[in-house]
Amino acid sequence: MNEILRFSGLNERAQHLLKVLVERYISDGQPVGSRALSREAGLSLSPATIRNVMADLEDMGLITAPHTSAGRMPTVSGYRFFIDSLLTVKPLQQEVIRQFQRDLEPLDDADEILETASRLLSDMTHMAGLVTLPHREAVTFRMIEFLPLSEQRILVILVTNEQEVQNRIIHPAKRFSAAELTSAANYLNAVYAGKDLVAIRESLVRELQHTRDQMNQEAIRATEIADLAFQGGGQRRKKDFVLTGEMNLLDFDELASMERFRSLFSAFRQKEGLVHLLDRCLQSTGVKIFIGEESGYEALEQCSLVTSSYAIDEHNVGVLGVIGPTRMKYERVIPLVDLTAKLLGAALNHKSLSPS
Amino acid sequence: MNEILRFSGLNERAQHLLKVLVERYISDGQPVGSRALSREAGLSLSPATIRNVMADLEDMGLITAPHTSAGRMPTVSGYRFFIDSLLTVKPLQQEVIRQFQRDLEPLDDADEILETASRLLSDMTHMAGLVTLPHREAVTFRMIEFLPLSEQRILVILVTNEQEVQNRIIHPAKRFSAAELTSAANYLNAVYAGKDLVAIRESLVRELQHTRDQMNQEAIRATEIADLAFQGGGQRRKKDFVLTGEMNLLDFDELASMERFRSLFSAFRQKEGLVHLLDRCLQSTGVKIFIGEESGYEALEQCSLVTSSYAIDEHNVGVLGVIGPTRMKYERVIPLVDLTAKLLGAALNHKSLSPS
DNA sequence: TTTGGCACTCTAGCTATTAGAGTGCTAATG
DNA sequence: CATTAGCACTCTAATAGCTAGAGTGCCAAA
Repeated sequence: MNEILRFSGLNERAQHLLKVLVERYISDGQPVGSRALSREAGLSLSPATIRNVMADLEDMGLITAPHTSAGRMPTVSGYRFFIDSLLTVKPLQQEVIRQFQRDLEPLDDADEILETASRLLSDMTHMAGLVTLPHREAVTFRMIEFLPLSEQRILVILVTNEQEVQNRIIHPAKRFSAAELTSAANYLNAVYAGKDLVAIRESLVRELQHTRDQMNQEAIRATEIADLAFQGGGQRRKKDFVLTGEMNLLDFDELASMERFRSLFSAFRQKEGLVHLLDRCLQSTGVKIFIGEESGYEALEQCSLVTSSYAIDEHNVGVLGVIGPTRMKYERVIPLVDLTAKLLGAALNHKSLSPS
Repeated sequence: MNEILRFSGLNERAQHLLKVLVERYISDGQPVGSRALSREAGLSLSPATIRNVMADLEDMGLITAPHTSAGRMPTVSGYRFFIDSLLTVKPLQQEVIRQFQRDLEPLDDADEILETASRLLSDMTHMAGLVTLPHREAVTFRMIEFLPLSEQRILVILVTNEQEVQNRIIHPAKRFSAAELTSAANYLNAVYAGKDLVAIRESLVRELQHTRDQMNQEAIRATEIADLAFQGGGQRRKKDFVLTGEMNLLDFDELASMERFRSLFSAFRQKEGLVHLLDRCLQSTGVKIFIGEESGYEALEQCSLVTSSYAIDEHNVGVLGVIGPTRMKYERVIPLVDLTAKLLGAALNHKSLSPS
């Protein structure tokens, strides 16, 4: 199971050669032959010797040749071992970090923050960036306001902890006077501040059905309208994640067959699978990587997914990451994803902790 | 200039043959030869005769052959003449119309309406749907509300005529009390209701600079905060149009070269050119079509653009349409675009005319 | 005016050939 | 015993040559 142990039989030299081979393949995209590796490795070994080592690596399933007379390229296991044990991550330049901060910190709106984080990822990596919306249980209620638009239509403004503002228009069956709306808002703001939306929703349903007769008139009216207001705002979501830079993927020729693109983009569109995959990262902290078929997701066959969860208030509430060709510069992508996750959490935290 | 006149020398038979040829080419995608055309046309003419006619059509620049021993395909002029003079538009089935109405009418939010219209277009045509946001001069102010989030941060809620709700958070330099905010909102709602955002913006700047000393304290404060509020909300736009179904274009093999896609999608991304092109349709009413290079837009070389403007309150305020391969079923696409434009206008109108 | 006939052209697809890259194996080497 | 040179072998990608078929243009006959 544990690759690091499983391949610990590999001696230094073989590991080093594997590392060089993977690096070379990542930068070239061509299978690497023994001659090239011998030149590149800086070990002054003849191609023949290299060939012996390569044969061993192939036996272990770390590299493979597309056909007899081609060089070798890493298998999924090869990438895995490379990433887990051989990779030396490049620290980011201070300037890049400052750039990210400059871009994320001044933003007020949660939507905008997520969007910007995703775009930073896709722009910096030239691949596709991905940020899931914060988990719904993590979204806590802060303030509600009702604005009558006409007699039948009321604009609901819902402010949540992470500075997101949701609008929706409701059509209550019964009339509500301006005074009633104000008092309902006051009531709700007092009772539910700080609770998460899912809990509020449940509580509303419960109250409407059961405890109704123990409540005063004001509370009943407030609950009625709140029921309408939270119905959509909390429940239905237009989208599950922000995806940017999909088109960057067009530039990688290993993905460049219409075939592959169609399935890739239809996967982006359908998104259930992707959401499920990302949710699996929500528990763990730190950068997590899925290589090719590891994701168990056919459409991502030639792709890798580098993810990290981000936290509000020290709770992981969402996942973000990058999708690109398996053959990507992990040593650069990993720290970028890591940084973005931290700064995104900070940006969202920052806002919700500001004096209120 | 006028193609209909220019090619009026064409006799009935030649026109009919052109029509059949274009139709056949649209459904097949293969150049059409004289033998096939002779079979298809139902005129019991021999291929040799057909060839003579085709030679004439070629001389007139209506059709062209990719090489000597291939059939002919329409040129841009050929498509133009076909669309302007030969096309018989299919009326839409009642069921389709009702479907569109069902999808568009229940929506409250302008953003959602535009999005849905675009998606209807792309889904029904299996091509890319496109809807520009309503022209800014057409967006009139209806109501503003200030909600203090913290001492430094105020949430601005801006409701416009077409039911769009804009949120933004401002950080005024000076403090505003809750009472001041309420009174400012009342003042602005009274003074500016019904004016368009651009005019309001100008008026605010003017007042701040010139007429300041003639205003009372309340108006000055209101103007100050409104200046902040309208600065972003009215001015900057995140996007200029809603684009859906781009990926549908992957299914057309005449567009299916990575080359072409890259340029096509980067055109979608950059959008200035596209916006300019669409703006040119804003004046005219009814369906307008750009075939291939007619758009004067390199990236759309193999594409056609079928557009129509949509109106709020009988003023054209935006443009919508479909982008797809030149070889598209115009007789179906045209009525769909037409219908969507009308229903979109109606949906937006409907809301803004509702009792307030 | 229409048509059959015919020579001509061009493409798409198939086959053959070849150069080059890379391999595995073996036997020689330090 | 690990390393290496040498060599036969394999496979691909690129090139050239060939052919069948589709379609044309033109001419002369109907």
